[in-house]
Amino acid sequence: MTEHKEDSAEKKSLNFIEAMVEEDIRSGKNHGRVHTRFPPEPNGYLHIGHAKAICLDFGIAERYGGKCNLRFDDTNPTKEDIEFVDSIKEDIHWLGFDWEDREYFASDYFGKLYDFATELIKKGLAYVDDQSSEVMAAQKGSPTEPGTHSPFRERSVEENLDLFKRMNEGEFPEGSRVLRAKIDMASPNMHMRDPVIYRILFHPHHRTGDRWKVYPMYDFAHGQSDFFEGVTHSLCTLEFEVHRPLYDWLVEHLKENDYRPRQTEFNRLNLSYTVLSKRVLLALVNEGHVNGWDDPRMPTLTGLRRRGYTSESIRNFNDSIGYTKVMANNDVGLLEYAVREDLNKKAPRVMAVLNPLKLIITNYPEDKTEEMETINNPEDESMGSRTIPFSREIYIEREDFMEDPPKKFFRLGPGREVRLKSAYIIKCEDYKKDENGEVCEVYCTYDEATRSGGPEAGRKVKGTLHWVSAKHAVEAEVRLYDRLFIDPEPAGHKDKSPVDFLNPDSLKVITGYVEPSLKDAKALDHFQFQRLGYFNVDPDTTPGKLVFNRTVTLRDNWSKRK
RNA sequence: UGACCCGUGGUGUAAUUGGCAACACAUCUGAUUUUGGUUCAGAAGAGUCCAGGUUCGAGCCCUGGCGGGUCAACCA
Repeated sequence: MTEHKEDSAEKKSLNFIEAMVEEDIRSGKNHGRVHTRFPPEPNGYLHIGHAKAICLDFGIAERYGGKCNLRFDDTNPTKEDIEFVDSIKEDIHWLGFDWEDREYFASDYFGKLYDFATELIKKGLAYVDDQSSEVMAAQKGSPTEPGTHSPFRERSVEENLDLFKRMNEGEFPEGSRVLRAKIDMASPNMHMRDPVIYRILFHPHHRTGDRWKVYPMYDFAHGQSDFFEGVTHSLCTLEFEVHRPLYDWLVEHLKENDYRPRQTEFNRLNLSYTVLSKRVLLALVNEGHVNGWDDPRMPTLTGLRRRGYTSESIRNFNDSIGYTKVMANNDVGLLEYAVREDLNKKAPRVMAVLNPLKLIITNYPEDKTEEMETINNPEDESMGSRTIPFSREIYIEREDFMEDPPKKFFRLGPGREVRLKSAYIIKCEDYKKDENGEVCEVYCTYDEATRSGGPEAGRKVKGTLHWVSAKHAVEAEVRLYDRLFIDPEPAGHKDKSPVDFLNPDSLKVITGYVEPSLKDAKALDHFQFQRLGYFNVDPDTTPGKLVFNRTVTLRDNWSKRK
């Protein structure tokens, strides 16, 4: 069985990146080395889209006996902060990946990058431009029209060298001058039209302080950093495809032998009912639509973790959606499937009633309490069993009783029988309504012989209900989360903002009753509230107050039918 | 009216040298079940964007269309 599974796993076809890597190994490119990197900018929290890249970068290295570096792409001090460095590292570790001692920063290479820029100037391949960004933009032309040369394009090497040095000495104000690569103002690729490679910035850098006054642009840092680190496969998302000629142009002028990194692009993650743009995520936090970056409704890794998603489920999800060059729209249902599949194996089953209705077993002794044995997880016997207290007064779910039930309703109603999970079969004899006409108490009788494990335990009844003993139950705050957006593509509307599609019911806070064994549950512990869904313990939990988050509901074929 | 990239069930992927279009999710049946969960068995759903061409044979190769995406930040 296991052997068969491994067989089919090995036969799993390769994605285009794996195929390329295998071909590179076969042909001996870069001496058969495989070295990748994950290059986040420390300007925000990682989200599930980053997880897709992390799984690829670290996964490829793992699979082919290579290494994967963590490199912070910190070339823009105005946007970056050390705060994010720590959260990014925590999230990668949580996902289960490790960069060992290979933690780098693009800012480590500022010196080398500066020297390389100087080399380009000496070769006549870079020049200082004194024009404003507006003027340069106008000269750049358009995708269909070639650009025109800057009047500063033919400055002498000496003047360029002098100017660039003085730019870095803080002699010129921000925005007054840039260094540009001299490539081709008529190139059909806009990125090759003398791209800016250095700009002046006086904002202190979170690592290098005020040592530098000029900072390299992304294009002038990324490929070179790959080169300095010996990266062989530089994997990034599709929108960088048009940058590749520039990446290659720079590497060509940097290479010393036949080693060279190669950029390959894959499709970015798009998830239905979700927004992954950093700008929008920031707005959600700043405008108070969510309670911070770790709000369980956020697609950030810290939010998903708090929501109860396991790292395994996120990795499995990434495995299942694959890596291609197609603009894909992934169904968030697949992510929900992944977490259910994982938690089904791992989460202990417990009793919790979220919308309580009191049920009194009229023929059960008033002062009696029985300890009912119940299994912790039917999917995994090694998780053992525990006992839960049973008594005359219990809570059941309000939805599990109907005064006038339809035929297909398997639960409780007048005269109907139902099993209380791990306890007895009971029969509804009567019920009481309050002044508003709402059912407030249900009266049942129980059949002692039907106790779980008892002589008539095998008797079949249609429904099985979960329950908690009223006097033993523990109160808990339960946060019922739902999708943050009601639209499948909240960012896909030209004239509307994603905020217009926020789900007003994405969070409902209620008080429920849970079985007493949950009193000592620890933050982030996962449980299945039987028949309701998967829940985990929120870190807001204090010794006196339990707080649970709903990770995801169980699959539900009953409510779909309605 | 540019360059580059991409078009396979509802969605996401697969089809290795050109050889019966496969898998997962979703959907729908049925069985099992002390969770309307899980598990198991099964069904329906594409003929591969279109039109040509090469070939005994094309999702795959060629040509031409059509559709979608990316690119004109001193962001990454």
